Amino acid sequence: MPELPEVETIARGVDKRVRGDRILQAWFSRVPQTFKTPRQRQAKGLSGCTILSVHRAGKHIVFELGPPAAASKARTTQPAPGPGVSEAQWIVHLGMTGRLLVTSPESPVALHTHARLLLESGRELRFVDPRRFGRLEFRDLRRSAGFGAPGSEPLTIGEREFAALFRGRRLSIKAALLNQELLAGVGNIYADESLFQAGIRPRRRANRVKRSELERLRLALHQVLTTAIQLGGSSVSDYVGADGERGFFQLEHCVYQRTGEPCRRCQTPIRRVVEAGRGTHYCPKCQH
DNA sequence: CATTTCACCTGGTGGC
DNA sequence: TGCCACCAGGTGAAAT
Repeated sequence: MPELPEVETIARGVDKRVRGDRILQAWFSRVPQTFKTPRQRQAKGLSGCTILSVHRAGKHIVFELGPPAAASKARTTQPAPGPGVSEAQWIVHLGMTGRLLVTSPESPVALHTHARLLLESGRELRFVDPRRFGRLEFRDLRRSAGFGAPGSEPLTIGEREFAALFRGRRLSIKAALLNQELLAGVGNIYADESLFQAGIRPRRRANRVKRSELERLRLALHQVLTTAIQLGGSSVSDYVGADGERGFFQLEHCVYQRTGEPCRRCQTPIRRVVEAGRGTHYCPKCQH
């Protein structure tokens, strides 16, 4: 599911439901590649912790955790604590098919469930991931630094910094947008949609895109991502939110998965090519 | 070093 | 209905 707008939607939904709750116990599957931190260490680190807050960084969902001893006090004495006092973090990357669900402990456990966190409130947080591209990581902030996505956040980056990302790069502008070390959070849908809005062909070399075009791209990204967040992201097959609610931005797609259909602006059939190993969609007349 | 390709997985879809 | 090829919102390791 998950690009920036979907991850933002999920992080907000999970935050609303579990902020201030306490993790009583943690269960993990035995699929080893799911765990960037060994599963036993995650289980030990998580149990007893208070969830101070949940937020997005790039395509990652970050749980800020308070120490086990501080315990349930946080839940009743509002306002809920902020991230400042966090002692550890639980970091979830959804990969292609990962989902975070808040359910009752009794509800049937879906196939490919890799994590179950039993919460003091009586709810359960679950991580389900059929394709196993998702990753779970635990960080003890007393021992290591806090998590920060490597690339810049596309919603807050300024004009100069944005242009500098592409300077001297000979890869395609599409590949550059997908590179998480440059921009954190842009994936295949929003790369294609923002390039359409900016009128730029996905296969152009990044260093050949003019400064004015790059600025159009920055603004297009901002606009597309902001609108998508407002609509709860894109639900392409099945989806999303902590209760399984769907997003609606797929109705706004201009090019993504519209191969052969008429361009919304000029009626020319949308073209599909493979670029950077990904299906890439554009209008041959509107994009240059 | 920068850039490109491919393996990693399961599941859904559409053609025959 | 079954079988098969192809496609999928991501990424990091290997190859070029």
